[in-house]
Amino acid sequence: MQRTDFGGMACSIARTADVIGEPWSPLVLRNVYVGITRFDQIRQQLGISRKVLAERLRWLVESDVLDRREYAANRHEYVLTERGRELVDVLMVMARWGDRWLAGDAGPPVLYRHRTCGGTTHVTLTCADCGTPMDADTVDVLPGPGARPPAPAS
Amino acid sequence: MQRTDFGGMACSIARTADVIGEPWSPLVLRNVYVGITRFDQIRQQLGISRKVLAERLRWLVESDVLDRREYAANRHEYVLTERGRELVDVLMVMARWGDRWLAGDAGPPVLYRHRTCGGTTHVTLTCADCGTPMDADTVDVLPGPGARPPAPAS
DNA sequence: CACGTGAGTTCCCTCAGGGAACCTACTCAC
DNA sequence: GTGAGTAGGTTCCCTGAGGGAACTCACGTG
Repeated sequence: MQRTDFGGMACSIARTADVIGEPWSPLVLRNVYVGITRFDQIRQQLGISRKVLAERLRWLVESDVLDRREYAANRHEYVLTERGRELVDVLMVMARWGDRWLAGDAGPPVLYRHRTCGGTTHVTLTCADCGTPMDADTVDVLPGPGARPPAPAS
Repeated sequence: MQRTDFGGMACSIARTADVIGEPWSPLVLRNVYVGITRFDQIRQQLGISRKVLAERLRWLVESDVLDRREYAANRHEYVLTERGRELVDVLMVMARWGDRWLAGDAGPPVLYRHRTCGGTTHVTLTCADCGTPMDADTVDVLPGPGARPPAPAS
């Protein structure tokens, strides 16, 4: 393969980027999440080429992020797996950043209503332990148990 | 340009992907965040080619995510801007997902200590309004004010 | 049965990524 | 002051991934 393989790096960011780091992948996931689940629907909404879309979908299914279901004879749709639903977290944080820094005067193209409280709001990152905000400024990075590459040069 | 331009889409995820969607960009940011800030340091740690690294850094500086500083005569380092520090949120959520689904038996390669509480923990997404968890299952997506493309087909 | 539609596959072409070599400024040891 | 070393790139070529259009195939339908 030409593209450097990130999957083998001892870095969870690299491994995640290996799954959704391709330029189109987050957008494909976004579409599936909002209910645009069929091949030609996705293709038209994104303006992606058929070839690349087929490759991306194959890869996302292989990565167990999407599931390919036959909803009628030879008609397929893609749905998020559990892994996929959790990847939406990444999308929501990306959306938040884009809203904040790139939306311009027009305002955010999409709003998020939190069903729990009913508010039109956005996500923030908090600590799973103490519940207070957790971001670049309040985190220290330390080596973990999997710090050595799990797959040695075969 | 060959690669489709995401920056003009009326979608904050696409716009964010336009900035950090290139495969290497999240890893470059990660490195800068953890203190690997100089050209050859980054290059060696990632195994990225000089050409591509130079392109990525130029783009990230242009996007106001990194700042290029001369720390000595003709010696440069890259530091995160405010935008860049907020992008670390995206990285932390990516890392969390990778830790959860791709780390395998070796465990997470990196641990995150929350300075506020001292715990080795991870991020969760909560609603900025009500503070309760906010994820794919508790959010509705609605069209926002910037729903029409801000840049019409020139 | 001709036609449309969903879901791709195949083909060609161009451009972006990888790799190595090259270049320029500056520093330091000698 | 000069040769080696280091930082921070640029240039070159080559391959392969993305874009686009054309083709396929199976099904459904008037």
